[in-house]
Order: sequence, then structure tokens, then C-alpha cells
Amino acid sequence: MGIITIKDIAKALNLSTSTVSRALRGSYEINAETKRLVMEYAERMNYRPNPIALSLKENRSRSIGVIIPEIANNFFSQAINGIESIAYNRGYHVVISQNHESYERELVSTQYLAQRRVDGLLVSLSGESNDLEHFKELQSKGLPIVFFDRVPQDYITHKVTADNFAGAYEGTEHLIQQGYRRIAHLTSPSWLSITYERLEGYKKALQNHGIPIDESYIKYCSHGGMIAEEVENAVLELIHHPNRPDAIFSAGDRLTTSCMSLIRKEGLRIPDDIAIVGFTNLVSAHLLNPALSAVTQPAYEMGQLATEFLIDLIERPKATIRFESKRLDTRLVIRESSLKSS
Amino acid sequence: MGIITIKDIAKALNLSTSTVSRALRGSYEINAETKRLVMEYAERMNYRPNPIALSLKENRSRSIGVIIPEIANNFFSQAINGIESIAYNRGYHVVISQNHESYERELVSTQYLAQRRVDGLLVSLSGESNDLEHFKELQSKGLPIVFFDRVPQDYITHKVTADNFAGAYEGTEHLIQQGYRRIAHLTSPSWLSITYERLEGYKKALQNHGIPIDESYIKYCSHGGMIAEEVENAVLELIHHPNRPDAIFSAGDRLTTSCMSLIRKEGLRIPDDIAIVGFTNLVSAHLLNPALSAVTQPAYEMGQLATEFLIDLIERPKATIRFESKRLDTRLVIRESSLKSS
DNA sequence: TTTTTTTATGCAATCGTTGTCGGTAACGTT
DNA sequence: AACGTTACCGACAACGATTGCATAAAAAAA
Repeated sequence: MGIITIKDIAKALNLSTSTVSRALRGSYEINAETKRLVMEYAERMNYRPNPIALSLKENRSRSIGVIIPEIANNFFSQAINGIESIAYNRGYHVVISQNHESYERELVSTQYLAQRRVDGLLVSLSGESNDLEHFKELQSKGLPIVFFDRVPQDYITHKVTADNFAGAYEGTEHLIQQGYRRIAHLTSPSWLSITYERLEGYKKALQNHGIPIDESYIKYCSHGGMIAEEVENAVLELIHHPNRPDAIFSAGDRLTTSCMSLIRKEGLRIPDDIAIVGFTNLVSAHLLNPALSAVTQPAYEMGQLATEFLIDLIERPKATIRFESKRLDTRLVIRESSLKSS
Repeated sequence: MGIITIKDIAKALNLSTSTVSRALRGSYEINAETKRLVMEYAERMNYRPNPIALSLKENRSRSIGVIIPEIANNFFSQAINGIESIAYNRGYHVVISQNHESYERELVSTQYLAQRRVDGLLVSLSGESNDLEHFKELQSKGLPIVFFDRVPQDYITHKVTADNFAGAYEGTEHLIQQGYRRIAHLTSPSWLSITYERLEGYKKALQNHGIPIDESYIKYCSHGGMIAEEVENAVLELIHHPNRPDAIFSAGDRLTTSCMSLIRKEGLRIPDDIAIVGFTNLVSAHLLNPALSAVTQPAYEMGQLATEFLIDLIERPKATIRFESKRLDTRLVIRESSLKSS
């Protein structure tokens, strides 16, 4: 006997579907005995309400969509765990959709999730997104959206980020304090919030220590390291720079690992020839050769917080809300890759 | 001006919904002029059929569910990319669900995906699953299931795995050839197929080289490394073994990285005190300290193949099928962690 | 002109569930 | 005896889309 519906129960018990429906949700206007009968039968037949029918009827799905650039990235996979931890507790399912830093795929995923009537969206922008119309339109139609990590500037909603400025400042200052002076910055596409904020932190640290900013030390990788060639070119340009940097402050898992690979491939030593601090959540940072100094984000907590924001938005749509932009502290873990060999 | 339905189009154009529906799918019995009108209007209003209504009507969703233990694992995230590459090309969406090695969560995810009418399931078993009734029942109701990586033995369907036996044999033999004799094996829960097959490969290699098998060298971690304590205990037992192993052949990303951490934390050197070969797809294996020798699986291809099997099953349900068990070759990459310092 | 055929369209049922409305029976109240 | 309450339950429509069947109008054949 395949999947059982409310209709089957009604037929079997000689009741109407409405009665069965009400009995199942314990409505007060159903006789206790009838309720018992229905409940028992439903239990016995392992009845489960059809979520698709409910979605159609109620125009919602009790699930939230997550739109991120890449699953295979420690920051995002940790964030997903945070998201799920809250979502499941509050009765929501989580649908994950990665776009590999492609605007086109971000667009398609967004449409798809909206069509499947997710009740809300958690978004970290792709490396190619500067147009946000697709989000704006959905939001204006009443779909709650919360951004995290890579957030748009001119967009009114809840946002959850790490304190990228402070994190970058701290990472850069650490390099300066170690005695490095020619510090390069390898980073994500220039139009992303994380890029800008980290860049500002980096610059401010240099400034405050009287080190001039050399624009040729700043390299953007417009696909966040997804395109190997791009990172390779950027790193090689730094390595073969007429005034080779003695340290690199790099952003992102992929960027940082690629950068390390290339430096080693070119026969240079870390940190002796070039030191590295990564803005990354790599779990194996301490196992790398050399152990990687890293500014890490509280990814799990960011996911949790963003999800709480989102679910509040979903469940109290009328509440007059002051949208918040939460900024969580990063943490600098110093390891070998940034130590001055004296 | 929210989301537009077929009804809105019908009303606007003074037609019936049936006509609109047929016009949109280009039915031959609709007047060319009417068709044009409908198409144009739909285009202009950016009409998209409601997938939920379709799912309800057709009892399918044009999506496939993926049930895996952990997203934050290089093997699985690579496999997901392979899965998506095929699925999207063939018009299916992919819904990912991780269970963190918990049987309970695997069960819930499975039920959820089935209720949401995924057209098929791609499964890699959780570390806790030995009961497979939930899969069997769904399959008997006509839901196609294809297993990959961690496959059940007594289950008739397509299966896609790496050649775990050969991979483990090769990895172990490599250690032997390097001169290691006291080779331990740190592995996943004993009842998983991958565990058994790799264990057999490991044993066979030892046997063929006349090395006795010491059961106390074989450590199972029943949660695949997800519970730190468990791995810690296992590795410590090996390290403090009266006859300490001089090499460890370890399975899985988490297991391998934890193992390396612990060895180092205990003040031992790799490979001088203990050599390591990991059965893992860690992308940063070459960056570790020391660079990790690894048996890697063709994760992307495994995902692709499994998906092709599944979609064939979905789209040709009646075809008398001989279920296949495909076994793909692994690849041993030798790096520093397993080299004998002579 | 009448009959048949073709063409183009609408009606109604269906998927599973719930909300609205309405109905019946039993009982209490005057 | 007449009416109002209350408790319980069912019919129907709706959500959005598809589809078998019916049918009107137009075209073709008689």
C-alpha cells in the first residue's frame, strides 16, 4: 500500500476528509472518540501529511533557501552547520544551493528557490554579483532575505558579517609587528563587501604604522580563486614584482591555499622569503606547511545569527523591524607562516 | 502584481486556463495566433509554471535527493559537484542533505525527501546505518535509489564505489616497500562497506609480503572521526602501543587530519617516527606538513556516474535492468608523509 | 442546403489538504 | 410546543497546472 492520504483514511473510516483533517489537528469540534479512531488509524497506516499539497495551499514550504558561492569552502560549510542547527530547531528545512561564484547560476538558483516557495533566503553573494535586482524584486514581493558574509551595501535588510575591517587590520598589523614592510594583499573581487572592508583594514594598518600603500601590491581575483589561472597570474606578478613583497595577506580558503602552493612551486620558502597570513577558516590550517597564521571568522555563529534573523522575519512579518547589521569578531591565530625568522 | 499564474493569463486574454496551458506547451490543436498571444503575454509577465502544483499533479519534482554524512568533506563536496554537473544537464535539481553520521538524521532526511517527492535518491550511508529498511521500503514503492561510496552489501540496485580494496592494497604496499613493517590501520565504523574493503586490501598487502596481521593495530572510529574523543583515543592507543607502529594507513579526511594533529601534539615526527598514508581526497594534501601521501578517489566521476545511473532508473522505470556495481580506480599520490628517512 | 469533418476552445476532474459554510440531531429553555 | 444552543460532521471550493472529453464554429463534402 503506497503512500496514504487523508482521503484514504476518510474512506476507510467512513468519514469526510474535512473531519479527518480536523481530527488530525485536534480540532475541538470533533468528537473525542472520532479523534481517537482517526489518530489511531493514521498512526497505524503511518500517515504523513503531504508537504507539497500544503505548500500549494498555504503558499509556503517551511523551508529556507541558502544561496552561497561554494560548499567546498570551510567558512561556508561551517556556516551551513550553524544555519541548520537553528533552522531544524525551529521547524524549518534547509535547501542549499551553490553557484560556484557565477552570477548566472545565482540568478537561476534564486528563481528556483522562490518558485519552490521557500519561506526566506539566506544569501552570501557570488563573486560576480553586482546587480541585485533579482533579490530586490523577491523581497518587494514579500520574501524575507538576510545576507551574511558577502553583503550588499545599499540594501535594506538584516545583515550578518564578521568584522572584516578589524580582522584585516589585526592580521596586517601582526605582519608589521613581525617586521615585514612590503606587505601585499591577495583578495576577492573588488566590488564585494568583504573585499572592501578587508582592504580598508589592511590599508589602515599600513597607514597607522607609516607604511606607504603600494597599489601594485593589491591583487583582486575576480572569481574568488575558482579560476586557477587568475590566482596564478596574481601570485606570479607578486613574486616577480620588481620589489618583491616579503609578506602576503590573503583572503579566502582557495586563494590562500593556491597562493601557498604557487610560492612553494616557485621555489620560495614561507615565511623566510614570503610570509603569509590568511583570512580563512581552513580547518587544517595548523597542519599546513608551514602552519598557517589565520584570521578566522565565527562562521557557525554567523550562520546561526543570520538564521535567527531570517526566521523572525518570516514569522513576524508585520512587526515593525529595525533592520540590523551585526558584526561579529574575528580571531587571529598566529602560527609559523607569519613569524619572522631572525 | 505578485507571482503570475496560468489563471491570470487566462483572465487577461479572455481564454480558459486549459487553452493557455496547451498554448504554452505548444499543443498542435491551438490556433497559431492564440498561441502567439499567450506566449507573448506569458513572456512579458515573466510567467513560470508553479513547480509545486506540478509536483502535486504529477507526483514528481524533477529533483533528486542526495543523502550524505557530511558536506565538509572533500570527497563528498567533490562528489556533489559531479552529481550537479550531470543532474542540471538532464533537467534535475539537486537537494542535499547531510546527517553528520547520524542514523536518526539519515532516517528523517530520507523521509523528508521522499515526502517532497524527489524522483530518486543518491545515498552514501551514515556511519551509524546498519538498518536499511527505510530505503528498502521506499524502493519497493518505486523510488529509485543508487548508492555510492558507502554502499550496502545485500541490496539490489546500482552501486558506484572506488576500488577500495585495490586502493588500500596499493597504499599499504607502498608503506611496506618503503620499509615500514609495523603498519596500523585507522578506519571508519566496521560495518561500512568502505571499511571492510579497505581493511581487506590492507590485510592482503601485509599477507602478500609476509607480515603478520596484528588486530591491535586496527582501530575503528564508529563516527568517522566526527567525535574528536574517539579518534583521539584510537590514535593515542596506537602511539602508546607497547610495540608502537611505525606507520599508519588512515581512512577519511577527518580521520587523517586528526591523526596527524595528534601525532604532532604528542611530539612525534612524521614520517620519522610514524609515517602516514591517508585514504582521502583532501585538496590541500600537498600543502600539509609533511605533504600527505594519499589514496584518492575519483569523487567527481563517482558522482557523475551515480547520477547517470539514477536518472536512467528514473526515466526508464520499466526497462528490465541489470543492476550494476561499478568500481572506479583510485590513485595513489606519494608525498613526504610516507617516505622512509634513510 | 444538408451532412460530415476539422479546428479551436471550454468544462470538469484531478493531485492532497484546509477553510468556509451549512446542516442535523440532541438537548435545554421558556 | 416552539425556539435557541451546542456539538459534531460533511459538501464544496480553493491552491496551480494538466488532460480527457464535450462542443461550438467553421470548413469541407455531400
